[in-house]
Amino acid sequence: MKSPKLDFDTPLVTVDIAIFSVIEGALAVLLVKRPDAPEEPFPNHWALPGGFIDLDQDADLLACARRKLKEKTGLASPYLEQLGAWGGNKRDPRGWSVTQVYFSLLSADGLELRAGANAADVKWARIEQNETGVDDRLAFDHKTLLAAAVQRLRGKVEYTSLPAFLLPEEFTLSELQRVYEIVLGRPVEKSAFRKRVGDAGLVEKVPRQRLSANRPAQLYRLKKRAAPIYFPRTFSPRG
Amino acid sequence: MKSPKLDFDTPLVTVDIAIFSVIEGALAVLLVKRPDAPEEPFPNHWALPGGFIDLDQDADLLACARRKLKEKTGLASPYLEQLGAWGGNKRDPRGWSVTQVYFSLLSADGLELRAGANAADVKWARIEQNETGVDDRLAFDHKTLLAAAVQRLRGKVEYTSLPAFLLPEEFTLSELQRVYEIVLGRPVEKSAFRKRVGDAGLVEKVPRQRLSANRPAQLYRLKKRAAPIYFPRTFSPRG
DNA sequence: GAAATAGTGTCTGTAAGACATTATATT
DNA sequence: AATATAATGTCTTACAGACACTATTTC
Repeated sequence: MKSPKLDFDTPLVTVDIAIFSVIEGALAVLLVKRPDAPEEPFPNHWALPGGFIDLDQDADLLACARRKLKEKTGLASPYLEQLGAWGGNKRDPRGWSVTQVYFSLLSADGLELRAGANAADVKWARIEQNETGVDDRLAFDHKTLLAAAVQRLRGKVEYTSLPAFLLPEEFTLSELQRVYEIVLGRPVEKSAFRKRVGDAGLVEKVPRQRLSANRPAQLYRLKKRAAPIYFPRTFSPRG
Repeated sequence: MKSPKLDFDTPLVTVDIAIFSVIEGALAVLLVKRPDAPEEPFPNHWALPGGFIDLDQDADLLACARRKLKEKTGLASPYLEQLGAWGGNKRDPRGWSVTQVYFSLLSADGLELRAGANAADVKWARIEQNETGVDDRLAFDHKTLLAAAVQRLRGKVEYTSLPAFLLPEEFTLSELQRVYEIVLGRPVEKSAFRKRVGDAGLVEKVPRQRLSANRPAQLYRLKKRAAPIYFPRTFSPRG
């Protein structure tokens, strides 16, 4: 990896994505299985989806992350945010490497996972409420990357509208509250929750209701699908 | 930059740092002048200090940032935080490049700036209260990087103890309040400020006073120099 | 004692937590 | 009518903002 012009080595550069959703009432992250080939690092280990930047195809880092996201989920524009970078001489046996980590939130409703060219398998792995990781042993330093992503998500949930991106386009306030509770790992008081969501101007009614064996619930959607909303205070309960 | 093992190109990788301090009552950022040599990109332009990773010398990204910080300021451990990464095929005329941007806060008291090997000159550039940048035209996309760093700093000041890292080790509460006002660009109410700082357990008294032509002020220092403190609410004034 | 800044106290407004109450559908 | 969940109302608590007031030094 020596540069002919610059006469010094540059590290390997990858982009990895922590893709979160809510599956069967729990927070889950998308994992891909690394190839079986013995010349590959961490063969057969589960890992966050990602890989090298394609200097011809990717105009910038975000485009690279979007491409990888689309390869795995088929979705073009779920919520996508840069988390941070991890780089050093120890994290990849092939040498000094840097990975740009993104995290994405999406609704798994009707989603078909796709195995990529370099991934034999794909799955959703559950993240328990008091944990920051999954049961599987992950490749590289992906345990660290995932823990950072989970912490960022849990932290921002306290004061932003991020969990709304884990739901399909239309949802009831009870469903939204439930997602907050799943991500936070603790119950949220209904009245306070609704006041907050209402005051923040986060959602708007759609002229439909969710029917069930009891009183039907009003359906809502996000006013702006693009940007998260910041609340003036956190959800922190009384000490 | 083709990898012999992996058979594809990797981008150039740099680390840049936005080093902030308070100089003459205003927020300021440290800039270095790029070399005069015509083969260099942006000759003679001011830029954020930074440069390529030294794969032999730097164990990881943070170590690389610390090395560059020490080269310019002589300081070993001021506040240093990862801001984000910018990468693409347009930002450097030499090709696809990624820069890892850090930001640092330090007290300029008694600091001697040092010109680095690749920088003919060093200076503090003032950032006006309603601006996110400096008067000089900066090299590469450093205007964008600097604006992001300033916004992150201003944003976090609303709910963290970050400005304390812009002061020398011992300071009075009035001095601390003044730094908050400089970074926020608006006055802060004294009583509320002191209650907040007190409740957060941010500082502790040292047995000394700052003497002047009036009532002397109690000197304080941070309880923990390492980590910033998060306040439960922001400083936002009433709307 | 005048000046100047340090430091404290009190009142108010806003938003969240706790908890009770009302509303509206199905079976 | 019973049941289940949706939606709202009221009371309390915590903390920030506004502003007045007291304290302690130098000149």
